[in-house]
Amino acid sequence: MSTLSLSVPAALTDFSARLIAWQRVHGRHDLPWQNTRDPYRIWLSEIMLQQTQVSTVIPYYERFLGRFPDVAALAAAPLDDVMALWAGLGYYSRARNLHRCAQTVVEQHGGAFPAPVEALAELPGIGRSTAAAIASFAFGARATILDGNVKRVLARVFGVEGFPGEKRVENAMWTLAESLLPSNANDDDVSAYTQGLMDLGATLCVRGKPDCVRCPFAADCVANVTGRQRELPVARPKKAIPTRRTWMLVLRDGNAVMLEKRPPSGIWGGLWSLPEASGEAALADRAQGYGASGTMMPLATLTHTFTHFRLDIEPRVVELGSLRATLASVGDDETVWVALHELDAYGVPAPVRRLLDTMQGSLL
DNA sequence: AAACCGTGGCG
DNA sequence: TCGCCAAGGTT
Repeated sequence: MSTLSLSVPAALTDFSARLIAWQRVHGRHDLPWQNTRDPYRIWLSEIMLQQTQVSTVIPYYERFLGRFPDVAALAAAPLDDVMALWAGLGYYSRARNLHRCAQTVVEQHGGAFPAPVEALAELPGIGRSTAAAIASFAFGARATILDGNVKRVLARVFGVEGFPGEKRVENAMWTLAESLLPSNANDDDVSAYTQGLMDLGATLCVRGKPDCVRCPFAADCVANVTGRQRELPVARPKKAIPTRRTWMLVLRDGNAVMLEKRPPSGIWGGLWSLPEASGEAALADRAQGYGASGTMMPLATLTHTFTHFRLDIEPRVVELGSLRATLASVGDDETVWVALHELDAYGVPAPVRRLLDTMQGSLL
């Protein structure tokens, strides 16, 4: 097997110093999770920011911190409450791991996050990059991140060929990133360096149209000098995504609908959603089983696109024909009736939430 | 190692 | 409209 080797040219031996200087003047300094060394706040932001843009995270972060001001409060909360606050943010394993991590910190670390990157990386939901981000921001550790921003910056500045999602390329980038860390840096320098990597990638070295004129590495950047900004980093190999179809039951009793809890793993794991079936007839059977007598009224098909497949949802509305009390036979922890105006208390998948919000609007 | 896991914004 | 992907981790 071949190993990809990347070297740092002489002109870029001051990479970290230049980046730190740039960050102090042109970087971001007022994001909600900055200007603190509280590992809890930093950790929470880093988890939310995994594969998620800053503007999307901010309102979730504020709400989350308001409800769970510290790791003890989060650890003591029911998972269901955490899922409800996370609903709409996506990648729900993050929320389940977040809750597990908080409990681990309380039970095994005395309520304080461990400082060493190796210890952080052992916690649920914290990988190598997130561990480095927390360790550098909260504890001034000399550890490098390698997120999408850094991969883009490195690919362009150093002319790294190959798709960064490929193991061989990613490994080379880890090694390169490690070699670029500032050698003699105090805590503030380390924070500025890590933040600088993120800021450069997020504000200047963006995917579409990078602002190379303002970049501190413009003169030495392989992509800029050779005009290959659009070709680096190498794009993910494209693959056709399949389409799946599902039928969802909107079982109504006046203003309320029935939700069922999804299994903890898989798509929308741990969220509350509408009962599903793989076809019209199968859904009708389920409706009857729940005591519905009327006919199922179709709503418009809604299409939801995930990263790796497309989902066509066929909603069918049916009124509950008998007393809700008869549901006691099928009702348990996995089934709940919720008024449409009280959905905030439940973690509901985004497209299902939109569907139910539309229904509530049409009832008013 | 590659697939799985959400959602929204943007060109 | 649609392809692309963002402060990745887990299996």
